[in-house]
Formats: sequence, C-alpha cells, structure tokens
Amino acid sequence: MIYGFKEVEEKWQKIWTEQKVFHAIHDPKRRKYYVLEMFPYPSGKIHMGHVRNYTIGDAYSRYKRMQGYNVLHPMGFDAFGQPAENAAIKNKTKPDIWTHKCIEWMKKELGRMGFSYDWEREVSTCDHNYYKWNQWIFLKMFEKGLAYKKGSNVNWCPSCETTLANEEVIDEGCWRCHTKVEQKDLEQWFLKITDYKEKLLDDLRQLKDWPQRVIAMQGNWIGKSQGVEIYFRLKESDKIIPVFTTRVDTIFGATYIVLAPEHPLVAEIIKGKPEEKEALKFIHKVSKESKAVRSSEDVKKEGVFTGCYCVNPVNSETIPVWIADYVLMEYGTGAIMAVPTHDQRDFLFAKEHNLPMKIVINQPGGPPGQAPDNMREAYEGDGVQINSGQFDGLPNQQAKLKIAEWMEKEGIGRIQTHWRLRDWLISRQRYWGTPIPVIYCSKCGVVPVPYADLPVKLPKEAPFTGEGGSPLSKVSEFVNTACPKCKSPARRETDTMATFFDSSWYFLRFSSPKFEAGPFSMEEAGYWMPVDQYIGGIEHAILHLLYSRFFTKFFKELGMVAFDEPFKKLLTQGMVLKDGEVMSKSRGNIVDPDSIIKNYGADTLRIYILFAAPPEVEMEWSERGIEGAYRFLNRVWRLLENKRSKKEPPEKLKKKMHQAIKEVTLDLESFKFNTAISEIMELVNEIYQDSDADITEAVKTTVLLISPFAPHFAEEMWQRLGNKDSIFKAGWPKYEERLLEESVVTMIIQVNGKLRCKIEVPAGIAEENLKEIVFSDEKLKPWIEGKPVKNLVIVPKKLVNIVI
RNA sequence: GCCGGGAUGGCGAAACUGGCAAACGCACGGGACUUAAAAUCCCGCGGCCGCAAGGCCUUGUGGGUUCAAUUCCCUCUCCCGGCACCA
Repeated sequence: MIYGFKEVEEKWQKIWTEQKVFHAIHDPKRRKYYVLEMFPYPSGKIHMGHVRNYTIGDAYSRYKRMQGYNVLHPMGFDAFGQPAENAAIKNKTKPDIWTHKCIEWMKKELGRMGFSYDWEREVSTCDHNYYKWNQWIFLKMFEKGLAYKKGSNVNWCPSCETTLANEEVIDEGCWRCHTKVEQKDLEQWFLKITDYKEKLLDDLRQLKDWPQRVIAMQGNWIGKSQGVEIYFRLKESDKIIPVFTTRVDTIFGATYIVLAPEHPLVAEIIKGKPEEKEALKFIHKVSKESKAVRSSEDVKKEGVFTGCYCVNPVNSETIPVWIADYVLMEYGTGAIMAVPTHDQRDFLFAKEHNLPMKIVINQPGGPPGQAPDNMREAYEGDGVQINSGQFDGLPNQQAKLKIAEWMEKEGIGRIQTHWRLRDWLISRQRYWGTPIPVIYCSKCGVVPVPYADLPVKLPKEAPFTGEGGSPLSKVSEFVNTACPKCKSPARRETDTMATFFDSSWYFLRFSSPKFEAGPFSMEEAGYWMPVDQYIGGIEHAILHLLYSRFFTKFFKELGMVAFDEPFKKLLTQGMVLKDGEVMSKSRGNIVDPDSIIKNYGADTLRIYILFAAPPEVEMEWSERGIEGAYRFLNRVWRLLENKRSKKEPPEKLKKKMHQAIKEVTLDLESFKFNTAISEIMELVNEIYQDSDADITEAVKTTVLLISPFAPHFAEEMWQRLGNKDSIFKAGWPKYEERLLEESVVTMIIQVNGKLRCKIEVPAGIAEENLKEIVFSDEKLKPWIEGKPVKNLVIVPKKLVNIVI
C-alpha cells in the first residue's frame, strides 16, 4: 500500500481552507502565541529557502496550536521593490499587474506546501491601505524631527539608479545587484535612527533568545567606541583642532597630528605657506581615489607637511601638523593625534617621513626605556606609563581614566563616545514604492501632506524606459499639485521610500490588518505583540532587524506600544545548498520545490527539510534524502495494514511511546526538528518489532507526533484510524513520567574510567548490594583481582567507576 | 587586528547538567520474499589486531583539571560570518 499523497494533500488543503482552521481570533482570555516568518518578496516562485523558512514556522505554529495556544500565524507580501519595475521594462507590463500576478502564484505555491496561515490577515505592502500608514508614520517622524532632508555624500548604485542606505552596501557593492557603489552629493531624506543608538545597543542585552552572532553583528554595526576628544591649539592662529582618541593614555607620546585631506581647516592653514602647492597637489590626488582604493590596507600611507605647528595641551610641546590619506573625514573629528610608538599606522607613517617618536608605555618584560630607534613595530599592548608627567608609574588602563578626568578638569579635553551608526537614508529614485508624502512650495518650502490627504497614491501609469531618472518625476499629474498651506502651485516629492521602511512594522499590522484609524489597533497589537517567535534568514541580521527595532522604539515613544523589542525569540535558518553552493539561477543549480511536491508530495519535502540538519545550520540538498523521507512516511502509512491483535502491547513499546512523546516535545521547544523526527523513527521501528501485539495506541501517538511536520499525512491517517475531527483539534499528547522510570537499569562498570562491562540491576538497588554484585562479577575479575581499590565512584542508575 | 560561530565515521548528523562516542537517516554489504526485478521486511556497517572471545585506538592540534572530558580551562591550526587605515 502506497500513500497517495496527491489526493490526500489536495483534500486536506481544501478542508483547512473551507473551515478556516487557522483563523486567529482576538481573545484576551486565551494565551496567545505569535509565530512569524519573514514575509517574502513576491517574485512569483517560491524557492527552497522559503520552503525551509516556512516549514520551520509552520511545524512550530501547528505544535503550539495543538498545545492549546491561540496562535497567530500570518503571511503577507513585501511587494514594493525594484524587480517589479525591471519586469515591467522587460515584459512591457505594469509593476502592479506583474506584482499581483506574482502574489497569486506564490499564494498557490504556499498553499500546496500546506502552510497553516491565516489568510484573512494577509497584507501586501503595495496596497494603498498599507502604504498609507507608511506615509502616516513618516509624517509622525517628520513632526518629531526624526525624518529630515539633507544634502550629503551618499551611496549610489549606478545599475539600480538609486541611492542606498549604508546598511545596503555590502563589500562596497549594492546588496541587490552587487554593482560597485559610487558616491554622489545629493539632497535626500533620512531617518534619525542615530537618536536611538544607545537604546538599540543597550536593549540587545534583553534579547536573550536571539542568536549570538546577530547580536554581535548589530553591536558591531552600531559601533560604540569610548574615548576622549582632545583640543590642540595651532601655534600661530589660536585655532583649535579637536582630535578623537580611544588611547588617551598615549597622549604624552603624540609627536605630530594629522588631518584628513578633506578637513575644513586644511585650506585655511596652508594658505600662503611654502608648502601650500605640494599640499594642494596631494589633496587633489587623494580626492580622485575611490573609497575602496583608499581604504585598502596594502596601500602605502602617504601625506604632506602643512607648514603648521600646534601645541600638545598636556605637555606644551610643539608638534607638526600633517595631512595624510590614512585619516578619514567620516570618522571621529577627521583629525588624529599620532603616537608612532603605540599605533602601528602612525609608526609606519613616522618611519616613512622621519617623524619623531617617544615611548610612553613600558612593555612588561621588555627592556626598560628601550629607544624608539630600535622599535620594529608599534607596541599596542598594556604596560606602565613613562614620560607621562604626573602619571608615570601608573598601569596604562588606570592612567586612561585618570588622564581623561584630569583633561576634563583642565579644559583641554572631553570624554566622548563615537558611534559608527549613521542615519538611515530612505529616499529611492524609483517608482514602485511608497511616495514620500511631502510637497515643495516656492513660498512655504517643505510642506508635509496633511494626514487627511493620505494616502498619496502612486499613479497607475508611469514611463518605464529604463533610461534613468525617477519615473515618477515624469508623471506631471502626480508632480504638479497645490501647496496644502497657501494653495499656490507646488511640486510633489518624486522619490519613494526604501522598501525596508515597509517591512519595519508589518508584524504590527498583522495584529489588525484592516484597522482604519491608525497603522494598527493598540488593543489588538497589545494582545498579540511582541512576536513570540520570529524566523528568517541571516541576511537580515542588520538591515531589517535593526530597522524594525528602531520603529518599535519609536512607537513606544508615541505611546502606541508598551514594549521595547518587537521579536522575543529569533531563529535564523541556514541556507539550502546544492553541491556546496547556494542555489541560484546563475549557477543553474536550483531545485524547484514544485517538482518535489509533484513527485513526492509536500509532506515528504517538509519531513526531509526538517530532518536533514538542525534548522540554523546550512543544509546540503540531497535527492537521496528526499527518498528516505518518502520511505519513512510510507513505512508509517503501512501501519494501517496491521491486523488488529488483542495481545497486550509489551512494556518496551509503551515505554518507547512515552519516551517519544517526551523527547519530541522537548526537541520542539528548542527547534530540534531533526532529532524530533529521529525519535519518531525510533518509535516506528519499535512498533514494527512488536507488530504482533495491539499497536493501536502507539500508532495513534506516532500520528499525533508527526502531525506538525507532515500535516496532510497525519490528518488522513487520523481519519482512517477512526477519528472524526481534525487531528489539530486532538491536543498534543502527554507522557507519563512514571512509565519512563525503569525498574531494571543497565549500569556501566568502569575500571580506571574504562568501560569493562555492563550489569543489569534493580533501579532502587542499595549501594551495598550493588558493590557486592560488582565485585563478584566474573568479567571484572581479570581487571581488579589482587589490586587495591583506591576509590569507588557510584553514579546512581548510571555507572560505577573502580579506581585501582 | 577586534568581535561572533564552528571542526565528531564514506556522507547529513546525535550525545540533556562532565558519565556507554557515533542515536536517527543516507550510502554500502548480506539475507528473506519473488521466475526475475522493484518495493518491502530482517541483519551488519568508525579504524586496527583476532577464527572467536576479546583487546587496542578514535570527537581539528598540543597540554591541563577530574575517578571520568566531544562536553570545562589554556595553547595552537584551519574554516565560516560581521566590523575595520574606526584613531
């Protein structure tokens, strides 16, 4: 008998849909559980990555439902974005038509996998009922000064023809198309995420159930570094040059200072100096170098002397001011103090340009008072201060604090913190996104669109030529409008929002997807949120997860939510590989989930993908593995053929059954689907061993345990076992600890830590009796006979270790 | 360089708080059933020595703690990821 997956899967999918089995109802009396998987971009086809992500979430949410939780498990589409525009250009269609078609396709494919979504809560970010609230949120941020426009040097992807946020630049390339990113000076809209940097960093500590690496990545990205800003006064003009350092303990060793070539003071201080010409030449040369070239490590550090001197405020020494390409304007103050003896970069530069050096930290164990001339590299480690005035003799870590405090008191420095995180650039010069709800009036300036006028709808038509420039700017009916304040002719903003804006709060919308008085109902969000379990790819470790945390903190400030963090637990699932590589069109190694569903059924695919590896590690695709999963389901299916025996099931089967319930339950709690399934396999193997007895209970249990993983299969078997109602109403099986207790236990007998034999004894055996049995054991004789026992370790019910 | 993660049979992996290393599956070998094949069911399956009983070795490297280490501590190597001329 072979399991007819096709009919079975279609049958149950139809029943689930008709009976709205997965519809979540707001009910504060019940305990809720919110399981969410990152919603997909509707490309039209689901890939194995989606299958893995959504199977994990589905299995877990079905399990939680069976445990009696009121489960929210919604799905939607991150539907704005560039591929729709590209498709429009390529296929001569419109982005919204293309997108909606893709959504339909994808819904069908998701349906075929048997995922238990509440489709009544579906949201699509390109729907104006959704993006209206993007605009509303933007206006709120604008009111609070968190959304602002400024001209600056921004990342530009020449292929996508749009600006990018810092977070979207990966290895100097565009996150979407990998094209090398260029720098451009443009006026753009930013969100002041930096206002939340401290909370974003500190609250990472709350996220106990997030993967370590995601926490680490966000921490790195936010990049807090504590140090001191020191004021150097120019010798001839009294102008102050602030520099930032994290090594204030080395300040007495500063023998020159260096400005970035772009530093605003440079032009002023070199003016009229004999060095001016050389300096200008150098600055010009550096300005032509790309960021990538300039920051590559093997490039020699170059620089020129400015002709100026300044004063080291701690010891009044006069030191020269240089310009060099290894100092970056974007970080710190764009100027550094150079301590060649204790910073490797400064060391190399000083050697190259014959600049003076002074040791101020004594290397422990090293020759005391070593001359800088003998140094081969800078000493960056800890040690004791020397040549540092009143701080001599202090360990440098202590000196760091003392010097900083002293400098603050003297007014020559200030303790300061620098951050890597920059404000979030959200303007995109693209059509298929949320219009930024702002109007430019020649009289009134930048005017936000009044709330009552939302949504600012995207025009249905726009010219998609692929020739660059924002398509919206070419739609005159859209662009030309009246100023909301003075009614005179005005222009609309034609940039749209980055799509990461859309996805920064969709999890809140799911709580009340049709709410009309705001982005979400505070009452319903208050019940469902935060997301209890979030599941998605590691590629969003910074981007989406950081932005969502930022939005949540903003909503909290507005009093719209009561929590700090949107996602309580996070699981980042591993990628699905084929032949050791990521599946991709360009590699031509894609396995289409649909073909697997056709040949083996969705349940086989689900079981396979959960069984092959733990969810968070990458897994290698294996056709053999699929066959194994298929074989396993059929093996379970054949249990239906079993002739009903009246023979009492043996003790070991009952025990295995309860053990399986226990293990599967524990494994599910910690997302160890692979071992959960292996435990069910063991149970099935045991049932086969005892198939001459009455196995009804054991089979029932097997089907219940397998139901979160292979839901159609389980429903069908459940029905054939004589049950009328859906298995998902049956409740999660319970185990009895009592039945798991062994009356006879196998104990391991070790001699000097080495396994020598095993004995079976009653579980509650007294130590004295145990010793007696052990020491009279024939097999042990050769090992212990005639040797004095030095120690005897007894671990009850487990082992005895005889030390001789 | 800093931060985070990892390394276990031919392969994917398992081992709870330190207590039988390799569960479960894949691949492979053998047997049963069959005219035959497929499917299925049963058995074997880390390495070395041995007819066997059994013994010795084995969780990237070297060391330590412990009666006992895949697990804890230190050293090193390699792999993956993030940040980085970041001052």
